[in-house]
Amino acid sequence: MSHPIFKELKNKLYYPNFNHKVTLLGGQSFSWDIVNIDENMYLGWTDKYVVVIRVVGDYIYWQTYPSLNSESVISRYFRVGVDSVHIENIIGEDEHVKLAITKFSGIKILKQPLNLTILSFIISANNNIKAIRRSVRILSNMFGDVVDVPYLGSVSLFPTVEALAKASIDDIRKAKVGFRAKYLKETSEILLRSGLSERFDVMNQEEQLKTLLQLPGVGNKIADCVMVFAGDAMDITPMDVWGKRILKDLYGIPDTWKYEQYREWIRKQWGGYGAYAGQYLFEWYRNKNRS
DNA sequence: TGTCAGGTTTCGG
DNA sequence: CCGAAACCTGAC
Repeated sequence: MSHPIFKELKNKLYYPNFNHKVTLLGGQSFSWDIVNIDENMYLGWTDKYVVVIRVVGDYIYWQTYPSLNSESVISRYFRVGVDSVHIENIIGEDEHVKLAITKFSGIKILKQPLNLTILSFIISANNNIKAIRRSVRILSNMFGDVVDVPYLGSVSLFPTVEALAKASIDDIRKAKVGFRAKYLKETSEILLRSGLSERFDVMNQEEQLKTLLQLPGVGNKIADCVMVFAGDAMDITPMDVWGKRILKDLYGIPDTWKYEQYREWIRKQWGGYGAYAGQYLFEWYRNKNRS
């Protein structure tokens, strides 16, 4: 079975040990959908590009649109060069994490565009994945630039901060974001004005945190999500209700700690790779309780 | 109908 | 500083 879109994916990336389903459709990104043509094919977007990938064995076949073959974009997004097997070995010294890894090996942490990540996680506040994904898609269709993709038709990118800063709160509300609408607009205005995304990667973690916490709709947990999923903070586990549940049930940590106490404990527990440990534990624990 | 979901802001002590 | 309450929305 072959489809003409396969030959569009001219580029090949060695990307072993990739749990694409959990990585692309789990809680770290809301930008991907499975393409019906093939269960290992996904369509997603960065800030300026639509990305189509197909996972075959240890390789990803990929293409970017409208600008083709944007290799640097892909390398950055998938963090080529990060040795996830090495990381799994280190955090696997923790027996709970080790068990989680046996079930869900190959979870990667993507490096998503800053503005898109901040705005997506503002939507995530007190919300669930299904609803977040829906809101993101409505916003894209309303305010995002449109890209034509061969065989797949028109795809809308996530809106730029410029577009959202210009939009009215009432219009943004149409994306079912509720009370978060004004945060999206205000934060977009600040991001547009400050140009934070140009400077973010050269700031240290302390500066990043301080800056993110000044954005409306961004508290500790969302700031941590941004530093992990858009920045390079491998040592942080964003602490939400599931995180507290896990730390309480598995490690006997009280659920009454201050956010800063969790940050400190995490840093010591997982050897600087709390971001990855968290991804495994979350996925494992949520599925465990489901069945 | 009430509760809850991968939080943040606002307000009262 | 610190603990509560309110907050859009849709699914049990």
